[in-house]
Amino acid sequence: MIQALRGMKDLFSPENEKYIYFIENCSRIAKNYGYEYIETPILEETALFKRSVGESSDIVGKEMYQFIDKGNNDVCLRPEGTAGVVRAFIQQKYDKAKVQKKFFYYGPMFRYERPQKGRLREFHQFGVESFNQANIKEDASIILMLRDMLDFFGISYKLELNSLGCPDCMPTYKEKLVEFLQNEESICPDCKRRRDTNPIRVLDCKNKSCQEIYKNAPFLIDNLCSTCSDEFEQLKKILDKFIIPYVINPKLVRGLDYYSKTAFEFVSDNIGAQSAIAGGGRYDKLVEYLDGKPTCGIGFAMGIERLMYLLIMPQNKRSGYYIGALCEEASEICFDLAINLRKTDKTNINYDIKSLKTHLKNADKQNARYCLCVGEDELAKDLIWIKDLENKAEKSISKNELLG
RNA sequence: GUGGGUGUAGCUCAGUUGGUUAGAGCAUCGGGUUGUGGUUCCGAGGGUCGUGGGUUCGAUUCCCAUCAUUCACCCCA
Repeated sequence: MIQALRGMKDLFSPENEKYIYFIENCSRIAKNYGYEYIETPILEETALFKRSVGESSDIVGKEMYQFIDKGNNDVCLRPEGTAGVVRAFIQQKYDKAKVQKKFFYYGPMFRYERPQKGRLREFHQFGVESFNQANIKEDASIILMLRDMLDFFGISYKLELNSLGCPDCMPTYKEKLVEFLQNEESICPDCKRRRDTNPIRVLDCKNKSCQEIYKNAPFLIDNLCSTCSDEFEQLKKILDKFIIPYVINPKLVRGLDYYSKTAFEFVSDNIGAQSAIAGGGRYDKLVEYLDGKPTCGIGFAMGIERLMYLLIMPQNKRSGYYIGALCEEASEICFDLAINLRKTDKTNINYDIKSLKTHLKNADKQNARYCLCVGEDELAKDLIWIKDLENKAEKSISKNELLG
C-alpha cells in the first residue's frame, strides 16, 4: 500500500470543515483591516530563502526540501511565506512605486524535520504582510488583528513581546553579548555553537543551567537606541489602551534572520511542546536584502494545524435534503427531484431502494434537514413525501411543486 | 540527526505466564410481520495479530532487524 509521505496528512472531515472555517474567518477579518489576498508559488529559487530567512537558521541549514529541477535550477519548496510575498512585492515593482500594500495568504509550507505534535513536514500557515507602514500603530494594528482572529475562534493565548532593535542598536548589543559569553565556559555545547553562528539565539536555550547564567546577561531591551526604545513604549501604550495582556520576554528572539524591532509570539499551553501558535514582527531591511528599494515591512504567520487543535467549531445545523426511493418504480422521479433541488440546495440521493426506516436513518446520519421519499402510495397520486427531521413535521406535497 | 513509547477487526483498545476455532465497544449490513430517524432489542459479516528473520515440538505472545506511527530534544508556526 502506498501511503502519504512522513509528516504529510490528508484532510478529511471534520478537520477539512475546520480548515475552511478558519481560513474564511481569518480572511474576512484581514480584509476588514485592509488586506488583500495574494498567492505566490510554492516552489521558489533556493537563493530567495538563503538570503531572507538566513543561512544561519536551521530552516535553511537542514530543513529545506531542496532539489535541482530539470532546467538545472536550484529550487525548494517554501519553508515559510514571507520571503515569497516580499519577492513578489519587489518583482511587481511596488517597492519603486513606494506604495503601501497589505497582503494576506495561506497555504502549505514544507520543512524537512522529524514530525511531532504540532509539527508536520507539510503544514499550513495563514499569514499577513504589510509594506511601507513605518508607523508603530501598524505594529499595534497587526497584533490587534491577530487578537481579533483568536478571539473570534475562542482560542486563549498568551502574548509575548520583545524588541529586536534596529541596525543602530542591534550590532553594538550583539558585541556586548558576545563579550559576556566569552567568559562563560560552562554553557552547553549548543550555546557555544550559537555563540559563533547566531549569539542572540542563546537567550532562548532550554537548558536550565544556561538560563541560570543568562539571568545576568545583557538584554537587548535594555540596550535599545532612543528611537527603538520610544517606539516600543508607544506600542505598549496602545496595547494597554486596547486591553491586550502581554508579557515582555527579553529572551524572545525570532528564528528568522530578517526580523528587527517589534517581535511577538502568541503561545498556548494546550498543544504540546510546540507552543507557538503565531509569530511575527518587523522586517524593515528585508526588502533591501532581496534587492528592492528600502521598504519597511511587518507581518505574522499562524500555524493552522496548531490552531486547529484549539479551535472548537460551532454546532453543525441540519441542512439540505436527503432523497430515497421506496420502490424501483420511484427511483427515476427521485433522481429528477435531486437534480432539480441541487440548483438551490445541498441534496444527497441514495440510489438504493430501501425501507422508509432505513432512509430516515440515513438522512439523520447525514445531518440532512429534510428527508424526501417516494413509494407506491406517492407514485399513485403524484406526491412526494417529505419530513422535516428537526421538528418531525411530515407531509406529502404535489410532485410539480418540487420539480418546478 | 538523537532518544523513548506504540503497531491485534474500518475506528478505540482488551488478551494469550508461548498451546488447538483471537475478543469487546463503536461503526457497517440484515431483521424485530405490511412505510417513520436520532437515546431500543436480536443477529451477521469483517483480522495470514505491521513486515522479515531467529529461538521452540509449537510464536500474535520471547529475541533481533526493518518499516510505520507517536512523543520529546534540536529548531520552529
